[in-house]
Parts: sequence; structure tokens; C-alpha cells
Amino acid sequence: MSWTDERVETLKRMWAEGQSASQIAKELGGVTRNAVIGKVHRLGLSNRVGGNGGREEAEEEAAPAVGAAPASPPPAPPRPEPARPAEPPRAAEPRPAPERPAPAPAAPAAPVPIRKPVVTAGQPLPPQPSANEISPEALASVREVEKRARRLTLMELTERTCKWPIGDPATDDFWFCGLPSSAGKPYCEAHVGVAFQPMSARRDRRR
DNA sequence: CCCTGATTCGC
DNA sequence: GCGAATCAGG
Repeated sequence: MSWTDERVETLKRMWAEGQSASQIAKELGGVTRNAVIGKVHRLGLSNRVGGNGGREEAEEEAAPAVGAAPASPPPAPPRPEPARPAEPPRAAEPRPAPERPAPAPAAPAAPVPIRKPVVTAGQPLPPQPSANEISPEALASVREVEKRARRLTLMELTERTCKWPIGDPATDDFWFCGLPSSAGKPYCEAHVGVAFQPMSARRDRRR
């Protein structure tokens, strides 16, 4: 596969959308995420500024002051470092405002400058499956599984981890199930059972 | 272990 | 120019 104009365009578009390199690679096909990243760099669109959805870490290397480093300094061949241009003329978009597919009725993201435990308990919990419309087996399965949940944080979730929220988001007592999700589904087997119910299963409960 | 992007360097 | 290997971090 080669970087045709079309493929490059797709790459640019998806990268601008904030898609990860691996997602782009998957979409394009025939390339790895490394290839995508390499291309991104060659195209000079590294810094994904703007509504940056992904986090980046930029660690600085401390310059070894003087003398030799005590433990195993590689020969360090001559590394001609071209002078950096003052500032790359990056188009600065104030806020791309990427469309979010998820309405996310979650807790209000209050501007909390404080890092203290803002444990505002007593908030209304997100809708939890009520026992009276779920099969006893599924319920039991869920309770069982939640004892073994991996208790993942938001950042630890992946495409193949169960994203079922457990606990109160307003407190520290909150995590995601994190067990292996069943193929293509957002939840593990147990939570799929309570998340997706055939209409027939929720027979008219009397009001 | 899953993931992320960054960098290097032989091709 | 390309991208696998490697690195570095979450």
C-alpha cells in the first residue's frame, strides 16, 4: 500500500478529528499505526492542538551538566541539531468543538480548581437497573461479577473492557467493571445481560 | 497487559 | 519517503 492522495486525505481528516493512529491505520488498512504516525510526522502535523482529546506527555531530559555520566553513557555520536525555527505557523483553531456522539448526562463538570476530594456525595445516582425488570439470573450474575470487577478507571477502559459503571461518580467509590467485554460489545457478558434486553423480557410492568 | 504518540534508522 | 523497532508514558 502506498500513500495515495486519497489515503493521505483520510489520514489528515481522521487525525484532525482526533482519531488515534491505530484507529486510522485500521480504517486505512494495509498499514500499521507506526506507519500512520510516521506519515503524520513527515507531513508535519504532529501537534494535534485544539480540542485535544488525547493526552500527551512531554518529558524533558535533564541535560547532563558537566563531566561524564557515571553509568554507561553511550558514545553519543555527533548529533547535528538544526536550529529550531521560532514557531511553526500552526493554524490555531480556538476550538474545533468536535462533535460528541455521547450526550453524556453525567455529573456537571464544575470548574474545580481544587484537587481535594470533592466528594459531593448524595448526588442522584445514574439510572441503575431496577431489579424488577431484570431476570433474576442476570441480576445474580451481575452481582457476582461486580465482586470480581477489575475496578478500572476511565483511562484504563479499552475496546475490549466492560464499560459498565459501578458506584457513585460523585465519590471515590466509582469505577468501571473492566472485565473482558464480549466480542464487539461494550460490556462483559453479565452486563450485556442487563444492558440489552429483548422487548419481550420487559413485559409490561404495571404502574 | 491494554493502550497512546515519538523517535530512530536501515531500507 | 517509508515504517518496524523501540522508546516512553498512561
